[in-house]
Amino acid sequence: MCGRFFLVPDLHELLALLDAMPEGIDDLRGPRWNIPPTMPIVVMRPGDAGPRSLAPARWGLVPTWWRDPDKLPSFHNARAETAATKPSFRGAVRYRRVIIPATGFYEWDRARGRTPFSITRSDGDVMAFAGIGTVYSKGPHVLETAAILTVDASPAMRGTHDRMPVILERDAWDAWTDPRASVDDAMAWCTPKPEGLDVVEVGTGVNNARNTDGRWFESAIAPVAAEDGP
DNA sequence: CCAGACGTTGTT
DNA sequence: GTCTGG
DNA sequence: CCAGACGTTGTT
DNA sequence: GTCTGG
Repeated sequence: MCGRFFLVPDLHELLALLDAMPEGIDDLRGPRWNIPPTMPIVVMRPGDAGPRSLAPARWGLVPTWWRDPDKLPSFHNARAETAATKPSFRGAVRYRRVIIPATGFYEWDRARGRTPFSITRSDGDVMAFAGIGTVYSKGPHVLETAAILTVDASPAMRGTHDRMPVILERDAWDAWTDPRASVDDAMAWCTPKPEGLDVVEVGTGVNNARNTDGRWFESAIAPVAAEDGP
């Protein structure tokens, strides 16, 4: 679940939407219609710039003990039910809970030949995935990394998939990323968003991560608009 | 003790 | 089938 | 997540 | 690094 997402706003817009400050980013072009694992993303968490610092990261958590910096793993999801006890994730759960902003994410119906769907918030607000992160440091290179937590899908989403990312409401953002919160409390906040999501079929152009222009939304937003001749 | 794994998704 | 690249 | 490669020799 | 399996 949640192996591809999109983020429309540029840095300036995103900082305003999140009420955040930049840390180590001076440019983020939007829109980014097709973000796959291992690619650069941004995470929000307490930092040098304030309680909601927005920093660059790699999507695909790298455990701090990982040996080979030339072959990094891609742990792009972590199960919320078990992350707190897994050797690869528990340090991140305890010390580095982050928020990954998105406009929405994609899912595929494999029973229909990998038909893609987009999932967005019905209220149009920015989507805040609950994530966990590490700072992977090997030699001269320092890399912030992150994974998105998943839970069983809400009944409303079960027709789309059996798992879904944890989506935090705005009033939970700061509590989630506060390292003083207990792990028990934090994991109790990992519940499926029960409603308020729009699922829309989009074009198969999204399937190939090299396609980044978002044209697959044309058919979704304005379907069958081609018959308007004079 | 040392060696080896350490993760998710989906599909069969 | 499995790994890499996007 | 999906798409696409998956190999060697030698030469440029 | 830390846990599990042998």
